[in-house]
Amino acid sequence: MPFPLIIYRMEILKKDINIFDSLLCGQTFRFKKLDNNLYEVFSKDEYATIKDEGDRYIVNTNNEKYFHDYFNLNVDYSIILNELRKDAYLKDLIPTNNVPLRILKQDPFEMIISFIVSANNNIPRIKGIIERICINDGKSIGENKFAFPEANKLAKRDVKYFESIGLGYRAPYILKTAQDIASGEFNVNAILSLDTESARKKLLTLQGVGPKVADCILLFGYNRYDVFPVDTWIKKVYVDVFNKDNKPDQMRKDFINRFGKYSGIAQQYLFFAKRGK
DNA sequence: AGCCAGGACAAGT
DNA sequence: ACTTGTCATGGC
Repeated sequence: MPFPLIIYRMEILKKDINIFDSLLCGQTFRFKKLDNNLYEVFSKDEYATIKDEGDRYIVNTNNEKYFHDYFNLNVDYSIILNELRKDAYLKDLIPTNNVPLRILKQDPFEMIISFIVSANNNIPRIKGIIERICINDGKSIGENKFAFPEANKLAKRDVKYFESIGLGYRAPYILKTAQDIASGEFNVNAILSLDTESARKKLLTLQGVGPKVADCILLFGYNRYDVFPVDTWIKKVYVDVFNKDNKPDQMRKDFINRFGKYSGIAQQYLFFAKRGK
């Protein structure tokens, strides 16, 4: 058989995570709403459907372990959220007793490519581009379902190809970064052992990765919570929170100084509240 | 029609 | 080190 027949049925309680909002808050682009109470989600070369059943979700997948990890269920959010609720501005945004947004645990390479695509771009278009990347170069993981491609697959393409799928001026960035990673010149796994500041510096050497994209990669791909991606929405939030304008890097420092080691999680609540669904 | 999007880059101070 | 202009595409 081409595809595994064994499908696991996981139950995840809503008190532990708001899965739909966690998908919608801009950290992943590979999901689709199939129905009011049914979503599908892709990550790396894995696939799952998530159904809302009242007080819980039913997750169907052939890789239970992967998605338990993906939804980050082993991290205790009650401690984190209690800490963040002490902040006067955040306390109104964070539900008092349940349903946390969680930072998903995603694949570093997938995050690097995805957030280069995201630069100066809008979410619906980002989703379309990433879908085309997967359809054209990802291995088949089911009927009309495709994995996120390996670096060496993307490295064999050329700039013209990436332009043809809508990447615009980002086309050479994607190619160069895929090639650097495929050749081993940039080691994605070496980031794991670095402290956050060193990791950030290293990521900034990649073409198409600037301060904001590096922070997204660190937060969503490496689960470093002590970063704070500053995008156009967060710039608006800054004015609300601090009652003044500022430069992006100063905003980042001010936010981290305020929210501490869980800044990245605070950022998700702020981003989601400002941008909406 | 025109502004904007989960900004980065290179050239010029 | 910091500022500015430019970048391709399409969603709204």
